[in-house]
Amino acid sequence: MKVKQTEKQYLEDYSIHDFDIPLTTVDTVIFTIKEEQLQVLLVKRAEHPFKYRWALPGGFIDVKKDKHIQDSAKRKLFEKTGVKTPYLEQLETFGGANRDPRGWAVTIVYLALLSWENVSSQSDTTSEEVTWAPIVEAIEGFDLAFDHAHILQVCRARLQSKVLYTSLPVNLLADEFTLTELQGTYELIMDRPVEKKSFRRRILDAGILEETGNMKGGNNRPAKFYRAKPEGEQFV
Amino acid sequence: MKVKQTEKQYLEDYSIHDFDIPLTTVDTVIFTIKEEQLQVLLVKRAEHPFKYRWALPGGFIDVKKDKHIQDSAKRKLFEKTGVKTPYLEQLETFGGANRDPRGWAVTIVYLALLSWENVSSQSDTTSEEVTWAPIVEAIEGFDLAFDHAHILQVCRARLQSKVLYTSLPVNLLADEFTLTELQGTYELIMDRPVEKKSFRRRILDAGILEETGNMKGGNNRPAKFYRAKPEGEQFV
DNA sequence: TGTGATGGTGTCTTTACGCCACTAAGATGG
DNA sequence: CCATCTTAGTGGCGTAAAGACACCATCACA
Repeated sequence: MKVKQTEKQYLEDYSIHDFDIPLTTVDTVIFTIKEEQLQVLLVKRAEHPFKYRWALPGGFIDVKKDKHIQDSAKRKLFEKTGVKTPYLEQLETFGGANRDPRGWAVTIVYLALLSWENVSSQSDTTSEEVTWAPIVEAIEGFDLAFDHAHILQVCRARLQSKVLYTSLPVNLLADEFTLTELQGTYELIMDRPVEKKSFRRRILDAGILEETGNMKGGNNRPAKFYRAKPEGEQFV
Repeated sequence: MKVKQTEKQYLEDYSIHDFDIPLTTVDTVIFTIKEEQLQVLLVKRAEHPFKYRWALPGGFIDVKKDKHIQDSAKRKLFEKTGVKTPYLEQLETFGGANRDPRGWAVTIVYLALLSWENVSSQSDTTSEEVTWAPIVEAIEGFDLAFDHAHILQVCRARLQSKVLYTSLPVNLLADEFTLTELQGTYELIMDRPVEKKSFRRRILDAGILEETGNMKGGNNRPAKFYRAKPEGEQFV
């Protein structure tokens, strides 16, 4: 499999492994906020099919190493970003006869949110094979492999529908953040402005944040730093 | 595989087919309203593993017949209920090393809602192998195969969290229904009373229903019949 | 000390929903 | 013909949450 071959040759060889059961893989959509944009991690495929095309990071389930599906997602995510404990939820499972030239394929897609601080410290992004791309650009401008552009669209819609009723975006920020910064991430996800007063009321009344006691300095009025309350204290 | 064998023998034979890739199946949670209860369809397993135990209807993806994952769910559903066009949405995918004695197994679970009228006409429920059970009973009293009791719990929670903001329960009723009947299905799903006026305001303001012009007769004041507006007209 | 910029609040309006009493329309039985 | 029972459906008030938007607070810096 490592020898140089054309895509045609590759697919012919592959049929040897066709046991009339679907290929099952796990892909992960990894979001972060970088340069004030909502960005998603893409990897350049080294092998057929879709060789040299950009795609979501993912791979086969390792039945030896992985105890649960999530472990497969976490494994890939750690390889690419160095992050061990991201926010991770299952998005949806896509499958069909025509989404992979190798044959009937299923992919279980996870959605991860992590802060750029955690990534940049030990990441792999210097490699040629990995890049971050703003979500819209990834969908429209990268001609992604498989049905990954479609998956990103579904993922974006899911984020937008969930975000207003949860504290989910705190996972995109550093441990300490100001309310203005948090509002900014909501606006990046929703792709529209959010009313300041309503936002602050809702977030603070929800009791999911606590003040750290620190202030963010700058060239104008300092802002309070907040952090997410630990699970379990959120209803105190 | 059809010869009589113990579970131990069966599992030993099965390892022949172990190619270090997960087993991938599709299961479907099929709900209907029967005898004024929210009930779910169960089938008695004819083969190992979990022979003779009740389980969710499901099976392997047929890479010849099925073009998309949903087709597998629809196929099983048609076999068991005779219904061809149910409300069908993906619930979640469960997978891990320990949920199936045959080895690493993944199941993509779908959630279907259908009206008892459509089922009873051409169903298979006379067979010994199929039964309907009230949701709570199915979870607590049937000692279901695999992790199916857990799946049902997740399914129930999903229904309850989605139901208030959607017109989803109309799929459990006949084509024509009264607001009181619809309120009843909400109450069955939520397992608590729903306030009449608020309910009617919310449903009617949402613009998802239209009057059929017919009335339901009886021994007291007749009630207007409604039906779900066709998709696309819902925002007119 | 004033100005620009950002953080943060006061308060009025709008909207949605819980609540609960009320009216409406049929059958039934004297 | 009328009282009564039962279910369908409405009126209207109080409250909670969210939008709108003007306003105040606090910093650096000139």
